[in-house]
Amino acid sequence: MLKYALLGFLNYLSASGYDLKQLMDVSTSNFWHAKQSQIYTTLKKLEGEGMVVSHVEPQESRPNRRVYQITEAGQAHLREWLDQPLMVIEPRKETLLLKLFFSAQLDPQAILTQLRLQRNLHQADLEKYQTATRDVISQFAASTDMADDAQLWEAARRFGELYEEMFIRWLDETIALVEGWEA
Amino acid sequence: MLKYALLGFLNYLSASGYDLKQLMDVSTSNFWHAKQSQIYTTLKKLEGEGMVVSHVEPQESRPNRRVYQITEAGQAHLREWLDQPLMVIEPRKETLLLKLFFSAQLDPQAILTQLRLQRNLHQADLEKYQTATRDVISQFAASTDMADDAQLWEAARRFGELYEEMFIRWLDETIALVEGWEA
DNA sequence: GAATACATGTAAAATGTTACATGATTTT
DNA sequence: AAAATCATGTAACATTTTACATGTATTC
Repeated sequence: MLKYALLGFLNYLSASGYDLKQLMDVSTSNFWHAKQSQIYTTLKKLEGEGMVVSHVEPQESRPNRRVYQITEAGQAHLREWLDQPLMVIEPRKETLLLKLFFSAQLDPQAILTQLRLQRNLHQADLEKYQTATRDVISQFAASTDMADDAQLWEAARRFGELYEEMFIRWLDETIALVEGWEA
Repeated sequence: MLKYALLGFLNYLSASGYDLKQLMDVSTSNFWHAKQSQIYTTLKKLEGEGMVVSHVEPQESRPNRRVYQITEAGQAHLREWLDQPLMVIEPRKETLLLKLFFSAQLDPQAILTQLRLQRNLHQADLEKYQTATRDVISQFAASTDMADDAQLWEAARRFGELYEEMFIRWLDETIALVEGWEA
């Protein structure tokens, strides 16, 4: 799946593995992420499959950049994936839920500590979506004529916001439940 | 992480790999899942580490069952994991969002088809949490004295419900957005 | 002087998925 | 007669993470 993310970005612009990591961190990290090493290996694999081509750009006093460019085959491959509708719900993995599911034997205070810690983290994440991420997208929207793109990126940001609001609501409900056990 | 899920179940009862797969499918599938083959290999690995022991139960006219039992070391290992709070937010992967992010060049009708298809799937999932899953848990709660366990399982179910409500709300917002492009 | 950013990558390990294999019994 | 369930597992593959390796330039 990462390969489609990389092709998706390379369809807008040519970039190095390093650039692509930066791009993902500021844009898709809400719903897709990858480590630097996986990006490099996946790019190499994509080049072997003819989906991208690369050339080395020498730099003074910095390591050389290997810049990747999408090919026509790569564009067709991306397009095919985008056209084909997703017929399933992707199964989630939520470690916090797994822990909670088996935590009945724990001290209620220990459970509450964990839930409150997560609440802080999710609150910070929510605020990030509402401020920093929001600003990045609205600045982009104002500076280009890619109106449709910007609106879809805003929709993706909005997902992060709704998700965090939902998570915090669930944490508050669950914290209240466990607090009730102490009495 | 799967190993903790398996230890978590085996802490309640002894079970075969097959049993554990059934248990996960009806209880944790909302936030954790695994394939049969991975469960078998992980159980074997756990036995090698002394976390579980197994014995073969012969059956007539069915293949023998290999039943696993948690050891004291396994209980300690599980306990250690449960005690230690989760300090990060687990990064999500949502294929639908990734596709949408790169879909601006698509025909709006194609985007709408995909979003509406997903809406149907999420609606069905939501109803499952609100009826079938709900019933399983309330029956369990009524038939045992594990009140705390049942309440945490209900909290996990509730997460699934809230998640699907949120997802449907986001889909409705996004469908409305793309519908607006056609005019 | 230490840490971070820039920029690349390899190797090994862990995790997860798909396909294959077996064979009796029960349901459609 | 075909398909599904019960029950086990192996092998191959794909994906992802962690650790290692290098070296300059800038910022704290």
